[in-house]
Amino acid sequence: MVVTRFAPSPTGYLHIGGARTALFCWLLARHTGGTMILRIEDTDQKRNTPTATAQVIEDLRWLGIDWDEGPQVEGPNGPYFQSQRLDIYKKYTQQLLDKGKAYYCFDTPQELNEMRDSAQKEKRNFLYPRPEKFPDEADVEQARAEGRPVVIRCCMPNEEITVSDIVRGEVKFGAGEFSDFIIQKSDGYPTYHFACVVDDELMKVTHVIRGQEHLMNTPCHIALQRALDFGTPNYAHMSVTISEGGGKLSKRERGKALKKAIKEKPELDKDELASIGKVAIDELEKFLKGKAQIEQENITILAEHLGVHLPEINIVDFFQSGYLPEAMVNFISLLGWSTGDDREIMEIDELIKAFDVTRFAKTNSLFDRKKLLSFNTEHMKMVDKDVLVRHFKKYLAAVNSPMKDAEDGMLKTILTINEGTKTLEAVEQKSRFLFLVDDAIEYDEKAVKKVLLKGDGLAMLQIVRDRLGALEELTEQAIENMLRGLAEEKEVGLGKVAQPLRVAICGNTVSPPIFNSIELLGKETALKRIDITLSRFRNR
RNA sequence: GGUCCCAUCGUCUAGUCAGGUCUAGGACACCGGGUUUUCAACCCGGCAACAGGGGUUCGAAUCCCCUUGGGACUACCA
Repeated sequence: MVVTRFAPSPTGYLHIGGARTALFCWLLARHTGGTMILRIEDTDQKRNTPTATAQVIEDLRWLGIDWDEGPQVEGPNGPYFQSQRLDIYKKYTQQLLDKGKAYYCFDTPQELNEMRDSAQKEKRNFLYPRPEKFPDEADVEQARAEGRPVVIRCCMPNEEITVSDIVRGEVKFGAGEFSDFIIQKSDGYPTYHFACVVDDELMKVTHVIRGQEHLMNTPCHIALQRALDFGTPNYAHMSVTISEGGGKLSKRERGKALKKAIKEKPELDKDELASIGKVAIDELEKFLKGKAQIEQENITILAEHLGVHLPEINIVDFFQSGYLPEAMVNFISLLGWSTGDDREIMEIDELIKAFDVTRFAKTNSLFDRKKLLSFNTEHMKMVDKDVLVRHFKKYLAAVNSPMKDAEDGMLKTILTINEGTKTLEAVEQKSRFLFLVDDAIEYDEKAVKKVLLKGDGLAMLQIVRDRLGALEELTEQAIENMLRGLAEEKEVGLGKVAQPLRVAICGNTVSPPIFNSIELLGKETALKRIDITLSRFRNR
């Protein structure tokens, strides 16, 4: 029976890397009919934020990743928040202490730093100097009384440790390479290494799938397992996904993009920017010089103000950019994994069926947004229409679109006539004119000049208006017949007839197919918009 | 600095473990053409890679060594 777990630390929204780890764990569990556990690793009191768990859960749910044990569903091996398992960890640290496999330390951060610095100077690996005699309870009391930090370290055995990894094979680590590491912090919380090992054992986890950044930690975990008489799960350390700029896919990317955009427009008033972005002017200057970071929120505000498209990093960013979870899941699954045949575009069931842990790639991969976009375009066509409507509604509400209160039937029609559009965002942008108040249409200058003012665009629009008004029923077919007939009659291309009409009803040259657009708009509105357009531009 | 991992088109990758069927396959991007009422979508075609050097072998993308390049870790963060 396979048991996998995704164990995020709640420090913010779920990012691509986390989603990838979660997805593969989930895929393995679902492929094998095993169990998927969600465990919240909230042992860092400083970094955890109260809302992060909820954010991560929401992102997972959006992606369609569910779990059999964990928050909200519970299960036999709970609690699933590490902060609620402190007594369990205490029991095992005590066990190690009793066996002489762990010991107390009282070093201050400064002392530790000095030791590290001198090791660095001598160009050797820092190994914590294990005392001849371990401190006893009395020493602990005394250290506490002196106000020194009290931590517990685990003894690393002086022997070679081999990690047997599904992705990388046997990886050997030499004896004496590892320092005695801390398993219990001075605040009484366990460190990641310790909590992780204990929980994986108690929760009967059989497969640990995680990023390769953890490969170096694994010998420590194995040492801990041996000291505690635990088993060793199967490990799969996946390659890392890096961003297009190189380096880790991280929030910093967003700052970089904003910085670049601002630098490209030297005419911008920095003081004004600072006030808009709600940052101090000197902070902004520092940020632009690359000497400091500013908060994500401020970055977002400034980017919106400048119309800069920030790279999406977190799963929510992709949601807000109109991506489909089906596409995200499909695309992420192909980051460092493949089916072995030429299949790429897959629905989730096919993915589950095809999943095979032994097919992970060893090389790091770059996150290619263009390919993601293409995947999204494909899934926009594939996803069941009703499901698509659901995604669309959620998206519209999140971005507070004027379309957000539209009926399902209407949304379905809009999605249908927009088939081939790359994202929900693009559908929204192309179709929102249908929901604006008639005189709220913003005319794109270029479109007006090119289509209405140049040549006889306005004259043509007048004719179209008259014929449209004469139609009894504005069906797609009737509109098409009328427009095509008109074009033929005037011996011009359909574009000459349709484009002025398009600009009149939506303000620019881009919209869903014109026949559908007019039908959806309705006769009254369509005529009204044409009239508004005519009177507005006739005398220019 | 130390330890560990990795190396095929611009990008994601198949092929590597069990060497020949690889004049290296697919996808995205890009370029050219077609279709077209706009933007897309769609159809056809094209460009494009085994990091370098040594071995082993009848034969190497595939096995071994070195070089180079990339990455991870080196916390009382996970």
